[in-house]
Amino acid sequence: MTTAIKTARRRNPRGRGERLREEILEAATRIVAETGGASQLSLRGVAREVGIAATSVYLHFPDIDQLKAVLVDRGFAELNQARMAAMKGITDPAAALRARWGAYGQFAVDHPGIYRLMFGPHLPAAQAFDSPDSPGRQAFLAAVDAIRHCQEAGMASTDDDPFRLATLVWAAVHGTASLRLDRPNFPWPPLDEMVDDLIQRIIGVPRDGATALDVAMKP
Amino acid sequence: MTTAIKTARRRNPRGRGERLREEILEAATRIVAETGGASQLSLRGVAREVGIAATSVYLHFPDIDQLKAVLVDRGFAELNQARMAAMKGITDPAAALRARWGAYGQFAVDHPGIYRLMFGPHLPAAQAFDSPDSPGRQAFLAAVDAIRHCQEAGMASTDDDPFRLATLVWAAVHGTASLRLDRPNFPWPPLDEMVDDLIQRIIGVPRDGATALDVAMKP
DNA sequence: TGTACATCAGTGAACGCGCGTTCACTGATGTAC
DNA sequence: TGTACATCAGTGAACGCGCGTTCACTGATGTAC
Repeated sequence: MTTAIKTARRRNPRGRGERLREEILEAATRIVAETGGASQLSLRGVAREVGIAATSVYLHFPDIDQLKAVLVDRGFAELNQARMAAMKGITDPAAALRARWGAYGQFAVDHPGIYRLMFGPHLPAAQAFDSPDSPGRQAFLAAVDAIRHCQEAGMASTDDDPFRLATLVWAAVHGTASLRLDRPNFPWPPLDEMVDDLIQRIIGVPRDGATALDVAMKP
Repeated sequence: MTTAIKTARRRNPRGRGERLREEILEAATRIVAETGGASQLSLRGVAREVGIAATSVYLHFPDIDQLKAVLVDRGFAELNQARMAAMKGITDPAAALRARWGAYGQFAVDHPGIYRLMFGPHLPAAQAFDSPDSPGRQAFLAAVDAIRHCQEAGMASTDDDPFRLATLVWAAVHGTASLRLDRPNFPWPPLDEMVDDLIQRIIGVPRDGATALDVAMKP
C-alpha cells in the first residue's frame, strides 16, 4: 500500500468525470498487485489510495464486487494480449502450444494478485466459464484448437480427445503457477522449463528443437 | 454457519479446561468447512459458534493465526491418514502411486476449506515446506520415494529425476483439485480418472490393470 | 467436621478501528435568456 | 453583455456493524488447616 502523501488531487474538468473511474481501477489494480490478492480490497481502501472521499467510489461503482468484476475482465484481456504477443510469428504448432501456456504461466507469476482473482474462488458466474462467452471459456476453447492443430500436424496422437488434453494441461499449468505463488520456498525448476516438460509429457508433442519429422520417424 | 440456538453451554468441570480447546478447534473446523475457506474465520465468530464469550478463546489461543496453524497441522495429519488408508495392502508400486495421489485429490475435494488453508497463501513458514520436518515436505519426499520404487520396479523410465517427476505430479494434481473447487461449472472428468491419467502421462507408469511385465514387453 | 482460601473456568463491559452505506451539501462551470 | 439557473464532480458528517483486545470480575470447586 502506498502510504506516501499524495499531492492534493484536483477535481476533473467538466465532462471528464469518467477519468475518476479509471483512477479508481488503477488504484484497485495497485492494491491487488501489492497485497497479492483481493481479500484486502475495500471500498474505503481504494478511495484512500486514489485520494478521494469514500463516497466518491459510488459515483462509478455500485459496490466493490462490480469493481472486482472489471478488474477480472481487464485481467483476461491482458492475459490474452500477453499470450498473443508470445505466440506472434510462431508457425510450428508445438512451439505455439508451448508459447501459449508459457505466457499463461508467466502471467500468473507476474501478476499473482490478479491471477488469484481470475482463477480463485468467488468469481461471479458470468466470468467463471458459465456463460458461453466468458473470457476464460473462449481462451480454453482456443487452447483446445491449438492441441487439435498439433494432432493434425502429426505432432500428437489423435487417440486422445483434444478437449480432455486441454483440460489436463490447464490443470497442470495452473497447479504449477499457483503452487509457485503460494509455496515460494519450494525448489521449483524454472517456470518455462516446467511448463514445456508438462506439455511434452501430457500431449506427447515434441520438445523444443524437435520437428514433426522427428516424431514421424520415432516409431 | 450454524445459526440454530444452542443449548446453554455448561462450563467444564475442574481440571477439564482443555476440553474447551477442543470445542474451539471443532467449531473452527466447522466454519472453515462451511465457508470453504479461512478468510471468514474470526475469533469472535469461533466464539459465537462454540457459544462462549469472545474472550474465552484467549484462554487457549493467543490469536487466530495460532488456531489456524493447529487446523493446518490437523489437516496434514488427516491427509496422511487418508493416504495411508487408501494405500493399505497395495503392493504394486504403480497402483500405490495412483492410490497416493488419488487420496490427495479426494481429500482436497472432500475438504475444500482446509485444503485451501493448507496449500493456499499466507501459511507460516514452519508449515510451508521451509522447515525440514514440515508435514508437507515429509509427504512430498515420501512421494519422491514412491516414484523411485516405480523406477526400480521397471515401471518408469530411470532417465528422469524422481524429485522432478514428483514436482510435476504435485503441480498437476494440485491444479486438478483446486481448479475443480474454484471452477465447479467446468465439465470436469471424474477426479480419479483425471489423476490416474495425469500420473500415467507424466511418470509413464502403466495404467490400471497393466503390470510391470506389460511395460517390460512394450519396447 | 467446619471454614478460609486458592484455583480454575470462564464472563461482561468497554475501547478504538475500519468497514459499507445514507444523506444532505458544496463549489466550480457551462448555458439559456 | 450580464445574470440566473442547471449540471457536474465530487465532499463530509454520521450511522451501525463486526472485529481484536484490555481489564477487572464471578462463581463453582477443591484443599489446607
